[in-house]
Amino acid sequence: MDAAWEVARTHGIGGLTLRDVARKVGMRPPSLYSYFDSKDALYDAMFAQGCREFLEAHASVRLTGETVADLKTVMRFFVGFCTENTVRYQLLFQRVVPGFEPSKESFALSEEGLRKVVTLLQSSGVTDARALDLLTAIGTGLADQQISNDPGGSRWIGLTDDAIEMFYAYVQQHMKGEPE
Amino acid sequence: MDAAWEVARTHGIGGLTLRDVARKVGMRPPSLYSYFDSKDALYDAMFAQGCREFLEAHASVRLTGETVADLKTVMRFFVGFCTENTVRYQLLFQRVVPGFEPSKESFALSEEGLRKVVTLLQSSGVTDARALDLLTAIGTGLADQQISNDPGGSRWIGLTDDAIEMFYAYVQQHMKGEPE
DNA sequence: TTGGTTCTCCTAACATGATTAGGATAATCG
DNA sequence: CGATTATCCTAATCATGTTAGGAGAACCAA
Repeated sequence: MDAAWEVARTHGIGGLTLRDVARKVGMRPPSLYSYFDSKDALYDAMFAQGCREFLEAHASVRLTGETVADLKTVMRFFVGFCTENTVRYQLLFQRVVPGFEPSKESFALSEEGLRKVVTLLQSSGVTDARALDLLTAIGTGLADQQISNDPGGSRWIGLTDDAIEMFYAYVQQHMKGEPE
Repeated sequence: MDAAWEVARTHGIGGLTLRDVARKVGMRPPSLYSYFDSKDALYDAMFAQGCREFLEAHASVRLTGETVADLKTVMRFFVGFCTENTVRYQLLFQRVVPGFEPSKESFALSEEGLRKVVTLLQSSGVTDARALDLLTAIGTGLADQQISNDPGGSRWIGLTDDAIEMFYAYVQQHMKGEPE
């Protein structure tokens, strides 16, 4: 798996090749089939691993009870997680690999991650469904723009706090979430 | 090109195959090389065509001079353009095709499109650079979530106006753009 | 020790898809 | 009409995913 991630980091997640992975671990391509049923199974394992990393990272997010601060924390966590590993972001959050669909086990993991974030946001004080959708859009938008147009930089990451304040001010007035 | 778009619509932009395109136009795969130097050249032609469609659609956007209404118009245009054709969106705005990089001519077209949108936004009254970045993040976020999580629906499209009002209220107070 | 089982990896071969080489047929044009 | 050009084809090559089947080492029970 480490070799696979490394190859993906070099050639892009879509440019991952069993030949390259095999070479990196000192084997021939067919030998990899002892470990993964197919290339998609390898993608699936990587997907699941990424989800677990997400769940793990999520577990260390600490909320204070102060809505705006907590929302900033959650958002920084999310955008940070996305941008710290482009390849993983593409695999987890974009449909970059042509035929790949995560298995139901992996999909369950990803759903769990999503649920956890939503729970965090709700704990932070955002309960309205439309407000949550708006917030997820802002989060993916920031991450997406950061990765696409300023990889390695902080042009959009640096807007996270502004985005939260903008969001909170509006939601408090116009959407009936229950901000504390 | 029509055949290529049709195949892409069916199998996804990454699942596009010269075999399928050839079959659709009643030819053998090698014959396509009379028209495109390579598969990437075909992608590039599609990319350029998508950019031209964007420029064309952009040209019919009419502003009124009222900031919020104009911002809504521009944003609806953008999100609508993105979501009305998923395949085109992936090709133009996401890095879905493994090795594909647009040629400099096509890239110039896409840059022109971007410039036009920025100009529209500036005409609408948003001039601060950070505000513009925030707005592009919101736009891509809405489009991305809509396509990824509710394709064909309107769960995020329906948040466009809210997003603009949220954005405008904040920018007016906290970012030194010159809203009229 | 020995014979079988399992684990791990290999070579050979195949299918698909992009691409190149080179030729045949038909249209066009002086 | 003869030459040129346009258009499309077949045959073959290369890269990659994948399957079939086997060799050798490790391990384990009698």
